[in-house]
Amino acid sequence: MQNPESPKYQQQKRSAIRAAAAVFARKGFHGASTTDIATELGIKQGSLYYYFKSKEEALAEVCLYGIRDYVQRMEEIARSEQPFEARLLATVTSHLSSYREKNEALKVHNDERLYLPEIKRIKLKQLGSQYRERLEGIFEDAVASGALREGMDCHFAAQSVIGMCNAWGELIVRDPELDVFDVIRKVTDLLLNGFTPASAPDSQTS
Amino acid sequence: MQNPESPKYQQQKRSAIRAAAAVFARKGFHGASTTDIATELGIKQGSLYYYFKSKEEALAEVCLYGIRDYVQRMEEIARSEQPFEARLLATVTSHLSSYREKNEALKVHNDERLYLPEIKRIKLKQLGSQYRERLEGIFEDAVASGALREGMDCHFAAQSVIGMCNAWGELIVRDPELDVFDVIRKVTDLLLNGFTPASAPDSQTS
DNA sequence: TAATTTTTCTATAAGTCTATAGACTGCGCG
DNA sequence: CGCGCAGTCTATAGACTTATAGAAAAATTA
Repeated sequence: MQNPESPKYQQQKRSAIRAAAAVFARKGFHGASTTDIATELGIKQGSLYYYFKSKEEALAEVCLYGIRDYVQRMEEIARSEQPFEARLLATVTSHLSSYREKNEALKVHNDERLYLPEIKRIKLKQLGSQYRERLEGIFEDAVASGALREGMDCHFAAQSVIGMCNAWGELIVRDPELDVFDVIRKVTDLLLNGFTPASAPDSQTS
Repeated sequence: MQNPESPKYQQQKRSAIRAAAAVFARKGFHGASTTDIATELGIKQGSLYYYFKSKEEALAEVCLYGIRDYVQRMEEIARSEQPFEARLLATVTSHLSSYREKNEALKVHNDERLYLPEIKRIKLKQLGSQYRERLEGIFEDAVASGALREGMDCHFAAQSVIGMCNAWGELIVRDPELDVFDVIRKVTDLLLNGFTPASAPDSQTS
């Protein structure tokens, strides 16, 4: 009867992943005990091993859960035929929404994935690289189409977008009051135009 | 004989803080054992308690060590009478140089300070706020002097600078090959002008 | 209801970790 | 020379952790 590994199981497993994500986000991988996770889920410590072979495996699953959709969405953005500004906005929106929307798992991926042994990190590395490469591609397209200046460092640009989004993502996770859409708008504007008033007719420094 | 708490002690204590910083940076606070730190320092586990009352205190000292000078330098930048661009460049330079220059302690401060109990975090909070406020002040000055557009969100701006610098800081710590000054230049340029080719005849920063 | 399977529980082995206590070593100094 | 102290060592108590085994409970099926 475990052919489709019962939907009930799948559902509870999902809850287990979310519980683990919440606890890892709060206490870090090493700071969290399996008792913490089990309690969060409402079961006893030993029972957790019905869902995870080990604590480490739980971390691996949380990380994967945290970036899967997120990479998926980037794939779609990269495929879409939109002008550069729209794609950048979509990227920032997708990235920051992930933090509010569904889970603390993305934070866990960012902060704790390095504690996984190399072998369990391969898949995550692939996904992360895929994300970065697609984003770099967006910048390269923009250079090709003349939307961005020739000779710009697309690798640097992509890393900067990711870094900025993750920085704000952490703040979003930590402060539930923050207006995510306001942040999205401002971050995108900053990345596009910088602090200095690009359009203003009289730009006098000091 | 321990009136000035011997220079020998001070020196070794400093080494202990650096050793702890290195280990915490690599394994995280909870993932690092006192044995790890002692070994890094070249002594035995129990001996570490000659320098730290507890592992937690070690973390507190590492964090403090990590941001003290850094806040100090921001203080100087804020006091200096320079145009906005120069102050921003100085800020980014100071921030990113800290990561390469002397220590992994700044990374530890960023990533692990939340594991300190509230009471041991007060001083750090103060320093962090001081840093952010000075940086905000720089933006406010720039708005007042007309260098930046009226009505800009200075709090957002300061957080963004900090977030961007910390994101690149992590990369700098992780990859010793990175050319820090190149990163400094590009980050500053991005913050000032954004990705889009500013308004006017543009100098080429390759 | 009885049989079977899934899920959770209890108990515990085996190990790790922090922090402390007390002994040892080497150096400076009277 | 030998006292005292700074700094390090060894050994260990006590707490906490992960993971496993087997019993118990709950759900499902016949």
